[in-house]
Amino acid sequence: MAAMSTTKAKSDSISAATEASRVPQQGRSRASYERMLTAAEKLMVKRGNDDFTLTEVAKAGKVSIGSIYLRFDSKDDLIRAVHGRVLTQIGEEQDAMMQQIRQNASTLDEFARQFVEAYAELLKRFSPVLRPIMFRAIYDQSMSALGKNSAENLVREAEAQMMRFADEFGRPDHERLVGNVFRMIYYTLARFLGLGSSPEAANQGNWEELKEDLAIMCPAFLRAKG
Amino acid sequence: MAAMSTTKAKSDSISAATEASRVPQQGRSRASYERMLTAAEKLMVKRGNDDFTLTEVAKAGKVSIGSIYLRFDSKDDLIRAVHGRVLTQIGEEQDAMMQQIRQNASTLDEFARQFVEAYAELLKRFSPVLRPIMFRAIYDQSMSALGKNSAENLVREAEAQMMRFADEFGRPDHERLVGNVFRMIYYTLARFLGLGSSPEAANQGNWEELKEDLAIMCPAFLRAKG
Amino acid sequence: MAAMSTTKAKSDSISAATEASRVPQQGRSRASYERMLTAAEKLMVKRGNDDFTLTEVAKAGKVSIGSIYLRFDSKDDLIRAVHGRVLTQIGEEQDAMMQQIRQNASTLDEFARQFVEAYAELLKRFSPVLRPIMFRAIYDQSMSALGKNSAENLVREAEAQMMRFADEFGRPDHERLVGNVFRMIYYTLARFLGLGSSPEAANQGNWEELKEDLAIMCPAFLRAKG
Amino acid sequence: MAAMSTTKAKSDSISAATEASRVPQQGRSRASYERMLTAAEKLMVKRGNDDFTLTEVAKAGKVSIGSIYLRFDSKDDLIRAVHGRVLTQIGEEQDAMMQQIRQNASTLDEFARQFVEAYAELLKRFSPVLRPIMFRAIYDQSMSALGKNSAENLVREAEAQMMRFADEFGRPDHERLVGNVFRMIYYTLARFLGLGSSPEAANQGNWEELKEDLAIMCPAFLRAKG
DNA sequence: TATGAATGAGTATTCATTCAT
DNA sequence: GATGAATGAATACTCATTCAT
Repeated sequence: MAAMSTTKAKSDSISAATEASRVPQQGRSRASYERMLTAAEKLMVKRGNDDFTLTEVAKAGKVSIGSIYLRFDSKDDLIRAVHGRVLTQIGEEQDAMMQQIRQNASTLDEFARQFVEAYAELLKRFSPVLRPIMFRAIYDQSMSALGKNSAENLVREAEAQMMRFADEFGRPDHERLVGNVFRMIYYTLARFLGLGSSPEAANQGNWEELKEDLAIMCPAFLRAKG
Repeated sequence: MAAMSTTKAKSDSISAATEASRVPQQGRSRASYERMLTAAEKLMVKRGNDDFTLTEVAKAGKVSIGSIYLRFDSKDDLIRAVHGRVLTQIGEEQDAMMQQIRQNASTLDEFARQFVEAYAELLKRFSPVLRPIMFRAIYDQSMSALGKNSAENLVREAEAQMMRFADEFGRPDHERLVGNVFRMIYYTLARFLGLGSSPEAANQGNWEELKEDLAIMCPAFLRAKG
Repeated sequence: MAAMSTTKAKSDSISAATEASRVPQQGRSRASYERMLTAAEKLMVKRGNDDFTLTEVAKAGKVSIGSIYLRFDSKDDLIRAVHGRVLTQIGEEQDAMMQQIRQNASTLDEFARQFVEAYAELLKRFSPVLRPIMFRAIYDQSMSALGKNSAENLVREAEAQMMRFADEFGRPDHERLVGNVFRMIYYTLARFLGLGSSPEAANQGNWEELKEDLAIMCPAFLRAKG
Repeated sequence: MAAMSTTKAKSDSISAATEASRVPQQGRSRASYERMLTAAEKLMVKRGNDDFTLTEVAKAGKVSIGSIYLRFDSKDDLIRAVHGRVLTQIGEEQDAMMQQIRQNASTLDEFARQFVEAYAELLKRFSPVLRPIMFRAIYDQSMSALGKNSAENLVREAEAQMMRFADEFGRPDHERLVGNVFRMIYYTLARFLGLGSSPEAANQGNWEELKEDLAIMCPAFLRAKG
């Protein structure tokens, strides 16, 4: 009935995780290293949480348990490494996504629509992997605490984009406005997708309508006089 | 490293939980029953999840392990009973809250401000207990699946309140609008408070400002022409 | 996975059991005493062994656990009392049976046929109750160790009956012959009925044929010259 | 006070048991595997049933509890493996025994005498181990249900031997005759040795005389005209 | 006498981590 | 480096027995 790990969850972060794991550069070693991560990730997705055994990882990844401990100090470290890898991947996609949007959106409404749509689908696509990660709440944490984390980049970039239309905003303290509207969008989408909750809890209501409404809410809020 | 229970989480509900526990009516028995629940609840709050042992509950509640099993069929049942007790309490407060608001708010903006403020504070107040509950995702589930659950009442009541101002809405399909705006508010608040995430993840940004902005977002969204 | 009791099986006997239980003579008390025994007996038969809880006995017999401990020093004592009651009943039927046979059988072959048939059916009739008793092996023990036990009477009586035809015996040491032939009959029947074994193990082969063959074996053996 | 296992005794068989255990082939591993089985067997013999704890096995076998679970899926599996090992050993001895007898016995009387003597002593020798096995009733079950089981071989072989003298039989349906006489012999011996009963119950009467009488009974019964 | 709530020692099983090879 | 067998602490759950009322 452990919620996190049996070992008390140390205040972990991506960087710590990265340091903890000894990433081999060599070909063969590298390959088995990847197999561990992939096996662990698959198990996480399948289970929806961290509830897998290292024996399972070893078997699925065709690695020995000893090998795992050669790369990672603990099961926690392995999990963190998986998180890191996933988040990096998401970060890259987010970057590409924002670049797309930057070029295509010339009005606040257009930006909102495109951003919500693209981000929503990105989150949805990653939701199976994100769920177990959120379950462990690393994402949020890294999202703000880690400057190097690309999730942070998204926030900055999205906010920067919105700032282009700052003259349309209905109230002062623009930083706050974009910060909060981003939260509203992200939190609503994340929650809807059941990230951090059990799968069953997710998807109540209509996904397409929700996206549409968030896209409408965004400029409406930013322009609101208060 | 179990995320939920070792036993597959049966489709549980508050009512089931209540039935599963054998609540004694007598004084002495009743007292020890309460001590169990309270001890378990405290442990849940302290840990932020279900990760406590029955031995801990027994010790903290000054009850024997056997006594726990006299009232509950399993650890899961105990947890569900705790959830039930908390949710009942929350439900009552929510009802009282909505009654207050119904009487005081005469405009959409007033309603939004009062509702967001009151609901936000209510969630915040209960957030330490709600976190472990959300972790188990019962809340969300019951929120929609159980008609008798008062969480459901809140949604209905809040939506009904907003409907009073439906003529101000900027778009048709009012049901959808109020449903989604409620989601935006609830999800944003819940996420902000770290419900369903680890405690550390919570409280990023400015709480007071977030509440204010949600109160502004609500009518702005509802009135938006799209 | 306890085979006997959790408490090491003391060398128990019917008499000990009888002493251990405090049989009330009064009406009301007596009634609840009987209910205990009956409930326990039913559970034993249903389970095929001693694997029932006192709570079950209490519930089934509409007695309180405390009441049970008022009559018996332990669960073991209760079990022994049940055994005693059953064995007494069997003993009475055995006596009646032997009396019947004594009057009807005038030849060794007739005696053998009648005795085997009657005894076999008696054992079969009681086999559901005897199984859990045999499982605990009190029967055998009492059968030889306790003079007052009526099971012992059966042996004596059966042997006495056979002795009437001692002049037909093929070998000397008649005591031994009748003792052993009785064993062969009883052991074979008991085993066949699965007494002391699991129910599944029983009834392999043909019951009617077995009885017939035992009836033939008996005089054949006694008359055999060796 | 469980008579068998707490878990309902699944319809187990020797082969299933063998499959369930993961027998290591390597030296060191093999050694600890043997220690487990031997420790468990000793405890079974000492207790007369399955009522031992895995902690006891671990301590006695100088193995860790985890190691046991590395080889066996459950305590039940361990028990079955012990049974399997014993029954295999018995089977081999039985085969050798029958081979001996086949060569030496040229008359029905000779066969009976030799068979009873040899089989009785074999059962006696194994009685301490057989008792707990019988207690679980696997023996009997496998004896008929499992063709591959060597216990079955014994029955077939013994019956085949007796069939050699079928022309001396006093009645038709020779299959039935040899089947039943085998039962009489086996059941009587088994019961005498207290197999399936408690140790205390055993050995009432004179072992040597019983063997002798069974040896006489056998041909007498087979030749009996009925 | 009678009750039945309370007790807590006892047991099978899991799994992260270690370490001999 | 690599392996995977071995370890044992930890944990949910049972049930005979006690004892306050």
